[in-house]
Amino acid sequence: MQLLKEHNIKITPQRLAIVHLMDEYGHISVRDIFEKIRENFPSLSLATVYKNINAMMENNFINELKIVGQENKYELVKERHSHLICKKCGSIEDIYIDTEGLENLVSDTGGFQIEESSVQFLGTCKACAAHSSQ
Amino acid sequence: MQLLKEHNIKITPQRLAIVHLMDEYGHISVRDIFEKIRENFPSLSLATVYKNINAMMENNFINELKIVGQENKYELVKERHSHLICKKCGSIEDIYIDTEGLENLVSDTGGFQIEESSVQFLGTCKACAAHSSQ
DNA sequence: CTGGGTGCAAAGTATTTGCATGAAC
DNA sequence: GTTCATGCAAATACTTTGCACCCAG
Repeated sequence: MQLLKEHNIKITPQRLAIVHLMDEYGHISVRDIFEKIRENFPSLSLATVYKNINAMMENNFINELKIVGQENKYELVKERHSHLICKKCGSIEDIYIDTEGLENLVSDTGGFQIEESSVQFLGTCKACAAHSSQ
Repeated sequence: MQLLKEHNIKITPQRLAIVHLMDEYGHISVRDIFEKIRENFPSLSLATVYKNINAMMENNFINELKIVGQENKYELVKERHSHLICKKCGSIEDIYIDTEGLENLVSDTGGFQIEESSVQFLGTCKACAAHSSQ
């Protein structure tokens, strides 16, 4: 709520619901946002979800996460981090590792000026690894 | 052509054209593949492009690249590499840097088993930086 | 010859847009 | 009261599917 104000976004129940879901789930798709909010708020329209997500992205308030084999996910903007994505269960986990070394490597090489980076690790999460080794 | 055979994909003019375009452009979208091939081969259908791209992905012959703010792009599978993506002109450049250090960092942390990683750097390419500083 | 590929049209899914109404400030 | 958000329906974009026909091996 405070967050929305700070980003000059008018507060509506729909928007609060979206933000709360993102906070709760960390990473969530448009479809899931729509369905979950609808449970308690049946008048919500899909168009509203799309419009708000786009508005929030323009205000740099949320990020879009594109992941191979999954729907786009959205997350609240926070400190820089990378993602661990489980190919078995689809879970997405934030991980805070230092990617500066890599970025310096790139800067040293060519004339490319890095502004941001997207680092995703695909593999098997702890829980799925535990299951399959049984 | 040799490549297609090795991946057990039947050779057709449509497929050869797709592979040649990927080789020429490095990273290309479905729409661009369709339009460029159509110039010399007007009977090509979009459905064929989609079917072939899906078949080639299943055969691990090409990769899908999802990039924020761009259509999906496809590239021939080759050695592991990362991508430099220019936010100004949209260009995509391959870069060969060692990401093993990062992966080890992750492995040491939790129980996540990495199989592959996707590293994208977003920023300004050499050419665009040169323009804007004039 | 035979299986798989192609092109077309239709269906399915995802996303955007216009507009009248309604809510936020 | 004004501005902007919402919900609906329609439009657009993207992707897949079924099927008759055709070509590569």
